[in-house]
Amino acid sequence: MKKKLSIPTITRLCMVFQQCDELQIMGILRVSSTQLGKAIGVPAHTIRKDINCLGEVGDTGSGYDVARLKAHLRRALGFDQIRRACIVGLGRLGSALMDYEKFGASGFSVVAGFDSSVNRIETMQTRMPVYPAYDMKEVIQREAIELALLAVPAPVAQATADVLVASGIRGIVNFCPVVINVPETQVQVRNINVINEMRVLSSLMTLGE
Amino acid sequence: MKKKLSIPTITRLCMVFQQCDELQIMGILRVSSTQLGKAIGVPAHTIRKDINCLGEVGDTGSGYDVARLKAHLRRALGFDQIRRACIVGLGRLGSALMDYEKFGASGFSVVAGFDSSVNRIETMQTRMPVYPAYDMKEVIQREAIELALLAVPAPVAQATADVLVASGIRGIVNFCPVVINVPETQVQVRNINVINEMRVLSSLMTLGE
DNA sequence: GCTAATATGTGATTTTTTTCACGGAACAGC
DNA sequence: GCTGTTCCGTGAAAAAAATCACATATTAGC
Repeated sequence: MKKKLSIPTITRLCMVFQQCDELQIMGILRVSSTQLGKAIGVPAHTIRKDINCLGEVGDTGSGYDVARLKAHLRRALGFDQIRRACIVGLGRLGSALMDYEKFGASGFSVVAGFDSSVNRIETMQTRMPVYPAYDMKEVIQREAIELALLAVPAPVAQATADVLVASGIRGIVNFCPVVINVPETQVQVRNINVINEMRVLSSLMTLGE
Repeated sequence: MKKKLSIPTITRLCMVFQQCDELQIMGILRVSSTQLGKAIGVPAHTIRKDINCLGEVGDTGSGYDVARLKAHLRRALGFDQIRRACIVGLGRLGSALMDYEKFGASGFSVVAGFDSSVNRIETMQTRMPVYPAYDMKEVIQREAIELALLAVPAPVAQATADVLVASGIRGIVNFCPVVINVPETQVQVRNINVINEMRVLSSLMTLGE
């Protein structure tokens, strides 16, 4: 029975997809909801409910065929096509992201970096092309980039996001510790806020739960 | 009326705390739930419900006194004391984290870095002391470190987490794209998984919502 | 001092999400 | 081929979270 996917469900299904990848690499052909649940840290029935949103994929009594599950997830989550991405802001974090090797194996192709400092761009040694910020719109459109990793200083986050939106970007992973406003219907945003995660963690530590 | 704080509520309150900081720096003395909501991207009534978990803090008709709100949050969330933290794994990401300046202003004191490569440690130029991995337990206990940012390669994440737990750490921000198992009652974990966020984003982009 | 606009606090309601419980199916060991 | 175990799919129940609606209070303008 197919249903609309909620964000918590999508999040977990993405983790399941990752697991399928790893299981395949290990040569494992079948997997149960219990095993999947253990691997991604949620109960088995949650996994089953999530997977069932895609329709019947498993075999009653004998678990899931890894390849088949992965294929279903790929289609349902839209991982068929490779997404072209860019990194905006090449400070410490942006540079670290540029050197991250896992993007390719995960279905992403990071094809450009941008920074407002021409000096920095000229002295950088990188495998991928880097451009000055004022070329952002042109490069994004020419290279058909759909997705941006935003790692600029917080004060210029909104202005930079505006340029990204104007360039036709469709998704932003926002590493800046501020909320950015974008037209919700056109552009999706995911926020990663390290300091806030640390604060939440700290609170959980004191509240003891 | 004081209530138990749920994790979504804690997350938002941490953002509100951050906002209070910024408002204070800007010299703003009062703020409304509407303004706070806009700044952190949630509706005003959500903010009010969240803040009310701390008891009555605002003034009916005239909003919140920034200083008072901040003081309440500080107490409720346990931000009175500075948390001592360490960074485990000094690859690209770990190094980037080491250079991040905002920890201090946010109530964290990052006092150590660890890496398994003695060679890397010796050649690193850092302001904070870095140690080989085999000294981890001793240093964590000596320095009374409560919190770890875990940025080691995924295959050694669990083993490293085990050492952290054995060292008496109380919270872990896990940057590795795997789920780590820890004794839940003693140690809190927050996961930051960049690839998974990108995948979720990609799914939202295709699902168009 | 009156009015309109703007505030908070909160019980009630609705929606969302998670958890439970169980029917029916496959499998392994003997 | 029988038996005990494991497993999926799913409607129903429960729990959690978000939203609404409104009583009540303050402020600003005039």
